[in-house]
Formats: sequence, C-alpha cells, structure tokens
Amino acid sequence: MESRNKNATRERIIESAMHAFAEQGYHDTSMDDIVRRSGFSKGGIYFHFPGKEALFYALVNRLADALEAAARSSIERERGAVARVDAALQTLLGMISRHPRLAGVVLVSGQGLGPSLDSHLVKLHERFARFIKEYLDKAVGDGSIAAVETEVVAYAWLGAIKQIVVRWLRERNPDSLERVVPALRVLLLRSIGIEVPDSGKHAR
Amino acid sequence: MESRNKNATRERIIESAMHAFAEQGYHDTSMDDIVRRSGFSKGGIYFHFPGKEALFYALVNRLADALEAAARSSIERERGAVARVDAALQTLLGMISRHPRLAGVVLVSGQGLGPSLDSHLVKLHERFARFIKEYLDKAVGDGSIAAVETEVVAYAWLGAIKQIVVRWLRERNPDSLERVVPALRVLLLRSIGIEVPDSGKHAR
DNA sequence: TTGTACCGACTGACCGGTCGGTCGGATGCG
DNA sequence: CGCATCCGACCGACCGGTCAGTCGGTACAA
Repeated sequence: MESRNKNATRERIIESAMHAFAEQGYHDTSMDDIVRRSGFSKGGIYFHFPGKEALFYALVNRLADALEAAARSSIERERGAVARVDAALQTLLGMISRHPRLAGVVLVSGQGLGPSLDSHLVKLHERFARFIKEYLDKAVGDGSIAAVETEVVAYAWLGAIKQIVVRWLRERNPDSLERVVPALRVLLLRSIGIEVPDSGKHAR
Repeated sequence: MESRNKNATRERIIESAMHAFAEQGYHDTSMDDIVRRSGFSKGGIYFHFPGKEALFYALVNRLADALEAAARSSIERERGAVARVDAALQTLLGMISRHPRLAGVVLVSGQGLGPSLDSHLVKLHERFARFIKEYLDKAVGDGSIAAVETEVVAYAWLGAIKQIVVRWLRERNPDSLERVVPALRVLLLRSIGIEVPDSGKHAR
C-alpha cells in the first residue's frame, strides 16, 4: 500500500488539527471535528496520539520549533548583539504576520484553559522568553545596551507581541498586522534604549 | 426578612464564583463547584443569573469597573500628561500586584474560551486599551512625548502587563510581583521615550 | 500467521440548565 | 390579634446533550 504510511498519516492528522484549533480554539474543537477534517477515523487518530492534549502539544511544539529555528538562523547571519536582537525580532514578527492563523494557535489559543493545558503553554512561553533573554543578556554583556532586568524585558516583549498579534488578527485583513509591526519593533527596541531610525520594512 | 436578602446573595455568589474562576479557570469551574463554594443551590444561583457566562460577565465587569475607577481617580490628582500616564500606570500595577488573584480573572482567565466568551473579553481589553490610549494621546497632544502610534503602544502595554502578571503569579509568592513592577514601569515609560530616575516604590 | 494501520459504533462521565416544589415572611382582612 | 393567602428566594433531583476515549473488528503487508 501507499496510503498506509505511518508518518504521513501523523502529518495529515496534525495538519487537520492545526486548522481546526486555529479556527475554533482548543475547547470548541472536538475530536470528531478533527476526524471529519482529516478523513481518518477516531480510532486511527487514537492509534497515533494518546489523547487530545497530546495531539495539541505535538502540534504546538512543532510550530514553536519552526519559529525558534527561523529566529536562530536569522540571528547567525548578523554580527553584533543589537543587530541580532533586531534580526530575531523581525524574523519572528515576519513569520507571525505571514502565518497569523498558526501563530494564533501558539500565542493565543491557550491561557485559562485548565491546569494541564495552561502549564504546557506556560512552558512554551518560558522557552520563548528564555530565548529572548538569552540574546538580551548577550547585548548587555558586551555593553551594547544598558543593564536591565532582562527577564522582565523578555516577558514584557512576549506579552506585547502576543497582544498586538491577537488584536490585529481580529480584523480579517492580514495586511493590517504588517502595518503595525514596524511601530511595534520601534517601540520594543526603544524600551531597552535603542533608537532606530525607522528602517521601514521588516525583511525575512 | 434578613437572611433572605437578594442583593447580599448575589454578592456571595459572585464572590464564590470569583474565587472558583481564579483558581480553576472558566472551563474547569463547573456550576456545581460554585454551588459548593457559595453554599447556595443550583436553582438559587440560576435564579440570580441566567447562566454561567452571565455570571462570569457580571464578575469580570465589576472588577474592570473597580480598576478603571481607581485609575481615573488617581489621574485626577496629577497635573501634566506624563505625570498622569505614570500615575495611572502605577495605580493599575499597584492594584494588580495587591490583588493578583482577581487581576488574574480579568487579565488571564479568558482567551480561546470560545467565540462568545472571547468576544466579551476582547471588548474588555479594548476598553482598557482605549483608556490607556486616551491619556497617551493627551500626552502627545501637548507635546510631552513624541508622536507615536498610540494605539499600538496601548495594546503593547496591555499585553506586557498581562504577561508579567501571569508570569510572576505562578510563583506563589505575591511579593515577587511587587519586585518586578518597578522595572516594568521603567520599561514601559522608556518605550515612549520617558526616562525615569527609578523613583523606587509604586504608590497607591 | 502475525503485527501494524485503521475503522466506527458505542460507552460512560460530566455538566449546563430546568422544573416542580418548599418555606418563611409580607400583606390584607375580619 | 389571628388567620388566610400570596410572593419570591431558594432548593436539589433530574434531564438531555456532548465528547473524550474504548474496543472489537477489518484489511493488508511481511
């Protein structure tokens, strides 16, 4: 057979789940929704994933991995701590504004969903925050920016980005997000004392 | 009639619901939980509130009203746009750090809970953002701060505050929040170009 | 034949909401 | 005052629907 490919099936299930969660949120997406979308059966899905939460985790982690990988690779292309912070920011914001729906799953979909879900989402956010903090610390370390509570900055940035994304996703026009992203970038950088001459567009 | 007091009962129900929602979140709080906590009966609660959502709204709106009222009153005590922005910020942050659990309900408990809940929470956040924007605009208007996209700033601040609250609420020690709040204040103000000499404590 | 991938009817728990009923105080009346 | 009647706050067993998860099976590959 051909269609009987374990890995491909997993992919298709995750893909379907992603769209379902993105559209309806975690609680309002039933397993039967995912069954319908994926074209597989209940049992088939439970063969690949032990439960709804696990499926959600798998998908969220995969998105997070993609985001972080992209950010890291763009960072390595830059020299100097400030440039790197900026590069990561622009990559992140760029990816988010290009795939707002998926970003929504990682950034929004959670929170107040119940202890277990919450704690997993929190870990994810911690991971992002540590990532931001890591590069902020480097920038502080080499004197590029003034010493600050980098952990606070990291979480504040994360929260600001999330909120802006959520807010501007509500208007169905995805361009609207791209329009505010430069302002956000200026704002965030200024919050650690970096004045940017508004270099206009954000690039890949 | 004394113990049978309509208003007092409503209060007690809201009170109980508040604690329940704060601890377990919206979805993981069942009406029976609230029944248990309040000491009233299912029917009694449904006599006062048409449903779970309505009860949640009632409580969230009440908290939001209290927050906004406190902020406005502290604003009126100050002169000068920048001072007012700072005063509002400090009041808000102060209240939040003094009643983190309640703040959690308004700021955290929502998001991704389903269309109707979501939209209600969103309206609440819009209200806060408009409030912040209102005073930022005044500050821009009289030249106290440079022109910026005040709407973006408002939402970014809101998001940053939420995230910090959520993050530092997780450590059970409530003081920890009070410790980071000054840093957050400096950060937020700096993001619109105001350098504060770290006046230390945040006051009522 | 054995194991792996997949199927889909079914189950059991949970939960929001309902409804017939209780009970204590207020009101009106002789 | 004594009694009847009413009102509305409050009770809690119950219902209908939903939904994550199960299980006995089928099909195909090795």
